[in-house]
Amino acid sequence: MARPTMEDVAEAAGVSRALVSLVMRNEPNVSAHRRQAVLEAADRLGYRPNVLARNLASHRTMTLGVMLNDLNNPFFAGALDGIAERAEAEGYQLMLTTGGKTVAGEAGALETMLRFHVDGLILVGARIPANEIVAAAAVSPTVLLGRALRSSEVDSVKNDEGVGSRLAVQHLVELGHQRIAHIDGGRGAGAAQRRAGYEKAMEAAGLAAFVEVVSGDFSEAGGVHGAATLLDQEAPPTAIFAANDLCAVGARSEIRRRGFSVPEDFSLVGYDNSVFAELGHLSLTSVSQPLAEMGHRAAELLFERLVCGRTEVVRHVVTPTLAVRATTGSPRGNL
Amino acid sequence: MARPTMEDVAEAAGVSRALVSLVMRNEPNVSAHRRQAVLEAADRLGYRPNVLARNLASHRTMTLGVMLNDLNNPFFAGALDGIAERAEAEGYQLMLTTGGKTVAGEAGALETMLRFHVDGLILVGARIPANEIVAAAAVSPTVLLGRALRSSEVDSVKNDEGVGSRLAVQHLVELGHQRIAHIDGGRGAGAAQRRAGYEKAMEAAGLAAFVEVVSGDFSEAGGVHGAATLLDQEAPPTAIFAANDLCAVGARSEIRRRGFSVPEDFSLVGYDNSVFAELGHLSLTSVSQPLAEMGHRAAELLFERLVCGRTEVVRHVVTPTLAVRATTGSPRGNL
DNA sequence: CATAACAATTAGAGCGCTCTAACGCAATGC
DNA sequence: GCATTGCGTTAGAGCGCTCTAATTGTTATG
Repeated sequence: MARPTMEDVAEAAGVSRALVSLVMRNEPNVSAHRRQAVLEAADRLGYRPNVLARNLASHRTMTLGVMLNDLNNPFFAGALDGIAERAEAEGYQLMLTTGGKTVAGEAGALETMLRFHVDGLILVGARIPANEIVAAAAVSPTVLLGRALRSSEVDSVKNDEGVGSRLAVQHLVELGHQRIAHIDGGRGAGAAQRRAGYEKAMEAAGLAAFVEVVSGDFSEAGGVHGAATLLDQEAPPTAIFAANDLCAVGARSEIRRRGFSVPEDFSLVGYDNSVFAELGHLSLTSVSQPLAEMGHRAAELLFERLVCGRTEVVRHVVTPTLAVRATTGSPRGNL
Repeated sequence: MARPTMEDVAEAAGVSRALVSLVMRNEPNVSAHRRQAVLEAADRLGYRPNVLARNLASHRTMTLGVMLNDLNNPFFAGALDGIAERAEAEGYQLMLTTGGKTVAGEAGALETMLRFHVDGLILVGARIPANEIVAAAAVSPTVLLGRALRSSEVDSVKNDEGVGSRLAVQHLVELGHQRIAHIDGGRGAGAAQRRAGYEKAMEAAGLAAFVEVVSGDFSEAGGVHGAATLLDQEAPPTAIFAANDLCAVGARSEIRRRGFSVPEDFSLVGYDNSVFAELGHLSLTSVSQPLAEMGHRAAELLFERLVCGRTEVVRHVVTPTLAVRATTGSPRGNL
């Protein structure tokens, strides 16, 4: 288990350690035959550069720290794909940590990454307090994904929740709906803005009188509960805009449990266009965030600071689209 | 951005660097007042230990490398929870990498972790060739999760696919099914064993004549295709056992598309008991692997080698159970 | 032919930490 | 009184690498 070091390779190749270092870093000014000799020796010995030592000496880790607050949420996996692609192109590694859905867990994960002296930080859907984020950003370039800090100097990438909500509402309005209710996402990231966007869009459509919000959260149970509340009413809505896909799935279950069908009796729109929405027989109409692109942009923002030395704050807002599927249709008139 | 070092803390606290080191490592033989002085100085300066330097000097990283081959598959997220819990209890960090669903990506991820000199490796659902796994295991203690290497000396934790398949078949047999077909998982991890288990269970139930396997894979599309093949037959099966949940979801879509219903016309069983299976309105009967426990065990095996110095190989097999939900019922007699 | 210019190579000083060995100093024993 | 013990502390040598500056060898230039 004693791993060969650069010194060993140098000796085996009959050159100095510095020359081996040059070869390993792919520096240009090395003669072809020496380069080959070094590579051969390294291969023969099974040499593997020690990233720790390299980083200690070079003050860079070539690693980005990515914190995901919930691995089970497809939102994060999608964003990660974009980040990974961009990072790989720049030759950076990723170190992933997860907050385990708790704020304390997130703080711990953040601390871990800072101790590893990662070159930059991408916090996806982070729920920790703003001051902790600012503190981290003061030490290491940081980009927030799916959240923004308006009061502080931290880069961010998020989608325009207002537009997303408007797309959902407009789509339903165009289909002829008026009684469009919203099951909100409680304290989830972006939930408040989705709700505000819904209310604004309803007003813009002249439907202020039909605004109706029931409380839920970003889970299936939240959707079940929200739908139950709505269906218990004397004059239930004809369409439901749920805070996210999981919530919509819950709402659909409840609708079906009561013997109604979608979209004949109720139209249903979700948010996130996650893997759930796409599942063939669910086929949920959903607001789609360009996750991969967002991840891409987040990594890009980091590199702008790391490589180009940008210092001014950038708050990037992307525009969601609507993926129309099988859960929306014209209202039946009345129930 | 110039981070304070241990030297700075030592100076600020009026002690030697070695003493600061002792305090940071929570070593016992330090007087209370000095310890406090050091902690205060560290806090005041915003000192954060440099894990890189620590690891270089101590030859340990206190970090486990975990490779997941697909973040989108809930199977992995579940296993990770178990790993994370155990690792945290031992004071170890996790470094996650993802193979991006490709073998080449897995190899790259593995190499990355080895260069970081992680203390141990857990490969979840790895698809890379056995010799590369053996090579990694020779350098760093390694545990395979969801796969086993019978020919080589590598620890592993996996579920008994044979039992899983048998549970599925027996359940269907008890409901009265005879024509039970299997949509297999192609080259996915464990697919071959699930298939073999299915065949064996069918024979054991005296249904050897009804054994029928159509090719699919661990995806929705595979399920759609497999179900289409089965339903096109003159005498279609009355029950379908799919290689995994996603595959089952695809099969269900196809069944529904053709105007049949589940479980009235066809019973359907999945595998993995993933988040898809639980979704209220899907409610898929599925073979359930104790994911968290498996992750737990995997981490445990690593610590046994790391801490206790175990050297003999352990191949741990856990027993799956069947989560019976709404997609299985008695056959209708005939179609 | 001496000299400048350049490419290829290397010596050596760290990077921030851990860890061994040794040190000072009090309490203890004879 | 002097050796013994043990705790609290520290000096100093690395860990495996990068990077600057110096050195060597080679070719073009006046």
